[in-house]
Amino acid sequence: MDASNQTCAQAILETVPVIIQAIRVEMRLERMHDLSVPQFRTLAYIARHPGCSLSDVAEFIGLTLPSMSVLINGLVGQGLVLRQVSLIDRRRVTLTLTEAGSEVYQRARQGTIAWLQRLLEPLSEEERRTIVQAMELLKPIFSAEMAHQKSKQLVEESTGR
Amino acid sequence: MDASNQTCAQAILETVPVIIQAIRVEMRLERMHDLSVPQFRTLAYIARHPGCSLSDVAEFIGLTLPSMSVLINGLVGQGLVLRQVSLIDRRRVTLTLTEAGSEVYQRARQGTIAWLQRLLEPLSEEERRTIVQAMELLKPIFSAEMAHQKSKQLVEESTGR
DNA sequence: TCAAATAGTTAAGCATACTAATTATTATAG
DNA sequence: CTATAATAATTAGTATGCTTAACTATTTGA
Repeated sequence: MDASNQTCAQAILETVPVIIQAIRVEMRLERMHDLSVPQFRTLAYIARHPGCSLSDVAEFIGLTLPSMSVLINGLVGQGLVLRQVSLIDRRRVTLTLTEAGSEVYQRARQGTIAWLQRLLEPLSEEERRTIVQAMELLKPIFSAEMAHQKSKQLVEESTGR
Repeated sequence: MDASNQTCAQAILETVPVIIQAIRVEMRLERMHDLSVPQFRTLAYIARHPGCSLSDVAEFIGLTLPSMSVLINGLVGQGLVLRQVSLIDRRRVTLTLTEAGSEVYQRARQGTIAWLQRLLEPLSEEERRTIVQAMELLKPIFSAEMAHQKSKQLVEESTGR
């Protein structure tokens, strides 16, 4: 009996797109210091993994290498990210946030979190706990799935699509 | 004391983009009968609100009217949606799914839900319940916020940005 | 040492979503 | 009962984001 499993899938499919759309519009309305959602997520990743390579970020964010290369170009152009050739392996690139990048990221993050906090205010302590628990359950599942999807793509490529 | 409020906001901001990215990639990988996420959501809305107008869908999905008009063009071109001039108000348009549209939507929906169900399989009954509860809490909050964001946009326009 | 693999870039094209301007219809003020 | 304003949708033009394909530079390893 997994009616609950189907219910759960439906709930996610109906809710998550609504949330992400609201986040996107919010970020655009507030201009978010001229960051798009992928740019924001990229800064977040680099902040937590300083010295990471382009492929690392691309895999995490779910973009192709060329897309990520261009995205990073933009951030470097705005002086938010430092792109340096790795000393160990000169094919690689190491990415770090500049001072400005760190500030812009923190401000964007604080702003978005403040907006979310305002939305969540009407909820009870317990309801918020439920949400946190749900997020903690879902995050690893979908992170793992993204990695899985990536390997699937590679297989398709090697077998001539 | 609302430490839990901040934790909740953070959890959402970290998790939701991961989920939506995985959904997007999944839909693209499976080609989903050539539907994008917004196209899918549009079909879903029309399925539930047959005879709705362009503005209705646009507001729900969070797109501008022109964008929605173009999106609908695509769906009409694929023979999935019927666009008819309203008999009551000839400025308006009424949207309904064609037989084909209904089928494609159902197949895409089933496919995505099946994929989600597979991902959620390892969870316990109770964990799933937590997720369903969280989604039910979040959906109305963000739906309402989208409406609010829209009125905000209109105000900005009327006050010359 | 030379071929294969890896990391990243550049280029070209398509899709998506925006703003601004336009058309067609309906509502309303004088 | 016009004439003007408001509404619903479309068209045109632009910007951006992301993709695939082709290419460069470096490293691995047979």
